[in-house]
Amino acid sequence: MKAENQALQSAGLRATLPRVRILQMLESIDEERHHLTAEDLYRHLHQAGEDIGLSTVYRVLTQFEQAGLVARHNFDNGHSVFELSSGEEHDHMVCVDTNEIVEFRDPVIERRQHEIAAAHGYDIVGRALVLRVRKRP
Amino acid sequence: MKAENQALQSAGLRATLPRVRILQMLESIDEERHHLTAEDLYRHLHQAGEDIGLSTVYRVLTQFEQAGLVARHNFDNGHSVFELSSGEEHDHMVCVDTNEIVEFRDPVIERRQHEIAAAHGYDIVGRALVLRVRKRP
DNA sequence: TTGGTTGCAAACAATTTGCATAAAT
DNA sequence: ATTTATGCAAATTGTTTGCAACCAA
Repeated sequence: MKAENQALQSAGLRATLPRVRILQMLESIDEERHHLTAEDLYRHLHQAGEDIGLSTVYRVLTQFEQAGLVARHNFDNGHSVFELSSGEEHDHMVCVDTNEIVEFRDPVIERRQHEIAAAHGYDIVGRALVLRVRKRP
Repeated sequence: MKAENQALQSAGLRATLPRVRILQMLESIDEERHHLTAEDLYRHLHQAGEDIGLSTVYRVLTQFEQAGLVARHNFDNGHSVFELSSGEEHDHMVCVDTNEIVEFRDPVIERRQHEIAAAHGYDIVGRALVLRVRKRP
């Protein structure tokens, strides 16, 4: 309980009950199925008896994103998914059949990205590599 | 003019006037500022005196996408951008300041992507690599 | 106390859909 | 003549916002 308060404080956010509950929920779920949509999270919270408004979930997620606590991804579909940001940047593979998500990192790709950006006179601010994949037969 | 009809026919689409006009517009604009939003296209068409409904633009773009004539991209923002698909797949760099878009291809990255997917038992169906960049000082 | 925060409902933006009309085969 | 496509307006979806009540500092 204190840990979350701490995290929120140092992010410059008041440790309100909704924020703490959302952070806890993200942590408790993050192990298995990360990448929750706002509505997913809202549903989980309600199943857990927490009566938090959907708009609050959105607001808090946005604040967490700005604070660097969570990362927001826009895959092909119309809606955003959120995950606790674990320090290390990574990319994603999304199975078109099962919607399964695999995370990965590859230093070779990352180095090339920087080289390419530099060759055009740019610095990389953020990146998003999403591979749409299908289980091979 | 016949060329567009041809392209539509072989895509299994009737060569209707709105479809032909949209295809022509995409071609005529594609040289400079590709990556149009549906509304962009709609506006361009109206400026050119074509009275085509926005919903038709959306419908036709979706059909073109399914036919492989155009590619749809979902960058971070909420809306989709479309571009004539030029056979060769490529990735994008988007300047966070100017919204400028640079396209690029890199064989090294592509090879690694396939290796990584394969290592997880997947085949790549599609990919989207977007680098958010900023002009270096 | 006091200013940030919440919940609700209404507002929004991007995109889709129902349906009567119009156009292509 | 039949079938598919269009335009318009209304519906949906995902997300944001205004505001009075509320809670943390």
